[in-house]
Amino acid sequence: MTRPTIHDVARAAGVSLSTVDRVLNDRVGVRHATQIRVAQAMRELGFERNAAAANLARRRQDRLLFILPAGSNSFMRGLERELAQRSEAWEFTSIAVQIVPAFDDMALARTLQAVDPDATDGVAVVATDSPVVRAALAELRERGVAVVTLVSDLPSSRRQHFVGIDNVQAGRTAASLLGRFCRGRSGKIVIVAGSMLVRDHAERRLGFEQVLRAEFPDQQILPPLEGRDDRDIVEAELDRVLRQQPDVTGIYSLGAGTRGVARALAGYGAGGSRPSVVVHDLTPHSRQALLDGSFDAVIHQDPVREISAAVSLLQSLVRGQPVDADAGRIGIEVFLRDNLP
Amino acid sequence: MTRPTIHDVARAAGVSLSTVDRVLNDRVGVRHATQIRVAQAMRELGFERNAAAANLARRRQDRLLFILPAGSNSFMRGLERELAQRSEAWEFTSIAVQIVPAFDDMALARTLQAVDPDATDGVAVVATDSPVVRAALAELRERGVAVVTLVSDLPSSRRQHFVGIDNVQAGRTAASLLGRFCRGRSGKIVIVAGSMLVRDHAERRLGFEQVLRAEFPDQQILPPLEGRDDRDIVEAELDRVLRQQPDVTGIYSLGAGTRGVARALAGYGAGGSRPSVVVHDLTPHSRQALLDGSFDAVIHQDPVREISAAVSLLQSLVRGQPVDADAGRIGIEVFLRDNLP
DNA sequence: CAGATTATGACTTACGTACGTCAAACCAAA
DNA sequence: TTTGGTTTGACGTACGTAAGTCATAATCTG
Repeated sequence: MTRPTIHDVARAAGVSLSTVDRVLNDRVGVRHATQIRVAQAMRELGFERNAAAANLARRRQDRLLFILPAGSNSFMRGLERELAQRSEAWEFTSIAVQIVPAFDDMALARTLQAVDPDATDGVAVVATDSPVVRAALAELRERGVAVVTLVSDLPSSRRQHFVGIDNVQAGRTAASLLGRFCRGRSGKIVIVAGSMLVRDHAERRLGFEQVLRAEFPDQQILPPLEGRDDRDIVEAELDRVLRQQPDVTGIYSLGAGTRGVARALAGYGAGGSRPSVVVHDLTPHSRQALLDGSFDAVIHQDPVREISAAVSLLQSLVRGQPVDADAGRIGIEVFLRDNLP
Repeated sequence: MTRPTIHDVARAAGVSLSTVDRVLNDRVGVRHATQIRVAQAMRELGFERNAAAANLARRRQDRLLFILPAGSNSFMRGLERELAQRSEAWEFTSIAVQIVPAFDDMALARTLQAVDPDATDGVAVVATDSPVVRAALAELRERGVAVVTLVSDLPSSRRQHFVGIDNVQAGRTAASLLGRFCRGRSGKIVIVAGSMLVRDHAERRLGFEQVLRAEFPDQQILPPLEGRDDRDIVEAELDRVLRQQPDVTGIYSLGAGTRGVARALAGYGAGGSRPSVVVHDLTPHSRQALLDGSFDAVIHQDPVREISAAVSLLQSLVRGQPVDADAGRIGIEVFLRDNLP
C-alpha cells in the first residue's frame, strides 16, 4: 500500500537501520554478503529512496555556476532570464550566473581559472573553441569541479557532458525544409552565418550542405556570408547579395543576425516571389517575421529545457549519481507561423 | 545565505510558529492584521515553503486515475506505457490506469460513474464527445473529484482543464507545411481522417482547410476519407482515391491509420513524383516512413509532456493551488527525417 | 464587568532519511 | 588466548513543515 521505507528494508533483510544506510550510501564497512542481502531485500520490496526526505536530511546545497557570453544575442539573454527567474525552482541547489565577453577565449579562460572550487560544485559554460579554454577547463576538473558545456560544445576536452541540440542535425533539418520549400524553383541558396570559428555555426553549415547537395541538387549554394551576429552587417551583406543575384530562392540564417535578415527582405513585400527563409532561434523578432509572412520556418532550441537539463545533469554529476550518455541532448524544434507557442 | 524557514518568519513577524503555520495553510483563527504582518514578513525575507519538508510532513497521497481508450492506437499505448514506467516518478502521488473501449461513450460514462470519490482525488480522461459523458463528468465533479480532459477536449463541460495540443493549430501547421511542399505543383490534396465524430480530428481538419484555402488556393481539397483509424480501411480507401485521381500532390493523415497510408504509397517507389505526405504522431512506423523517405513530415504531441502536464495539473487542482489558465497546453512538434529524437 | 468568544502561544509528535558516536560482536592471525 | 581489525547494531539528533492539544491572552458582547 504505502511505499516501503528503510525500516522495512532493514526488517526484511534482518539487519539494522545503520547497515541499510551504509549500503544505500555506499559507505565502507559492510561485508559483501550483507550488501547482497540488503540489495535483494530492496529489490523484493520495490524500495525507492524518498528523495524529499533524503535531501531534507542531507543539508547540502549544490552550488552551480553558469558562464554565458555577453552581447545582445537574444538566445543568450533568454537563458540568462530563465536562470534568474527560476533560480529558486530547484531544491537544494543555488545557482550563480557570470557573464563574459563574447567570442573572447582569453577572457573565458581567465574566468574559468578564477572559479573557486571551495564555493562551486559544478559549472555550465557556453564554450568558445580554443586551446586556452580547453586547458582552463581541464584544470577546473582537476580541482574537482563538474563541468558541462552548454549550447556550443567543446569535444575532446575534459568537459563531462554537452547540453544542447545536435547542430549537425539542426543544419540537416533546415535543408530538408528549405529544399522542399524551394522545390520546382531551382536557383541559389544563401547561407548567413555568424562566424565559422564558432563550433555550432560550423556544424550547422555542415549538416545543411550535406542534405541540400544530396537531395536537392538543383539548388546552388553560395559561399556563406559571415555577419558576426550583427544585424547591420547582416543586412548590408545580404542586401548586396540579393542585388547581385536575382535568382536567390532560399535563405538559411544559422546564427543570430535575424533582425538584419528581416530588414534586408523588407523590399520584397508580400508577393509570392520572395525567397523562402529558414532561420534559427525563436525570438520576438523572428516570431514577428513568421507572423507577417517574411520567414517560413524557425529552427529552435528551447532555453527552458536547456537550463533544466543542464541543472539536473550537473546535480547528478555533483552527487555522484549515474547519468545517461545522452542526458544533455535537447530536441530540435521546428516552428511555423501556425504552431508558435 | 541559507533559505529562511518558518522559524525565521515567526521571529520576524513577532508571532509563534503556530500562527505562521495557520497563515501558511489558510487555517482559521488568525486576525486579519496578524495575517498581514506575517505575509509581510514572508515577503521581506523572501520565504518559500520547502516543498520537500511539507510533503514529508503531510503524509497525504494524491490518488489520480487515468482513463484511456483501448485499441491498437500507438499514441494511446504510448501514454499507457509512459504511465506504467513513471508511475513511481511523482512524489506523494499514486497513479492508476483504466482502459475503456474506444469510441464508446456509454462505456466511458459508466466508467466515470463507477469512480469511487473516496479512493480517487483526480481523474484525467480521453473524452469521447457525447451528452452522457458530459453528464457523468459533471456528476463526478459534484462528488468532489478533480477532472481534466486529455488529448481530446470536451469544451463546455465541467472538466476543469484540457491537457493536450491545440488541434486547430495542428491542422494549420500541417497545411503550412504541405502547402509549401506542394507549391508549384497545383493539384489535389487528400485528407485521411479517423472519424469526424471525434473532436480532435474535426478540429484538425478545420485548421487545415482554413490555411490551405486561404494561402494555397491552387490546391484542391478532396472530401475527407474516414478510415476509422484502421490501417486496412485506410489502405483500401486511399488506394482507390490514388487510382481515380492521377494528380494528387499531397496527403494529410490526421488520425491514426498511418500504417495504411504507408502501404498505399508503397507503389510509388523512391521517385520524386510521389505526393508530399504529412501525418500525425511519431510512432515506430511513421518514424520508419520518414527515414525511408515515404513521409515528409510528422506533426507530433509528446506523450511524456502530456502525462507530466496532466499529473502536475491534477496535483495543483487537488491540493487547491492556483493553476495557470493555459497550464495544460502542450506544444505542437514538427519532425522531419533529420530532427528525429 | 462578567462571560463568551476568538486569537495566539507553547509544546509535542510525526514524516523518511542522513549521519555521527559508541559499544558489542565477529573474525583472523599471532 | 590474546590482539587488533572489521562488521554490525543501538541510539540520538537533525532537516523544515504539518497538525494536533491545551492553556492563556486578547477582544468582543450584552
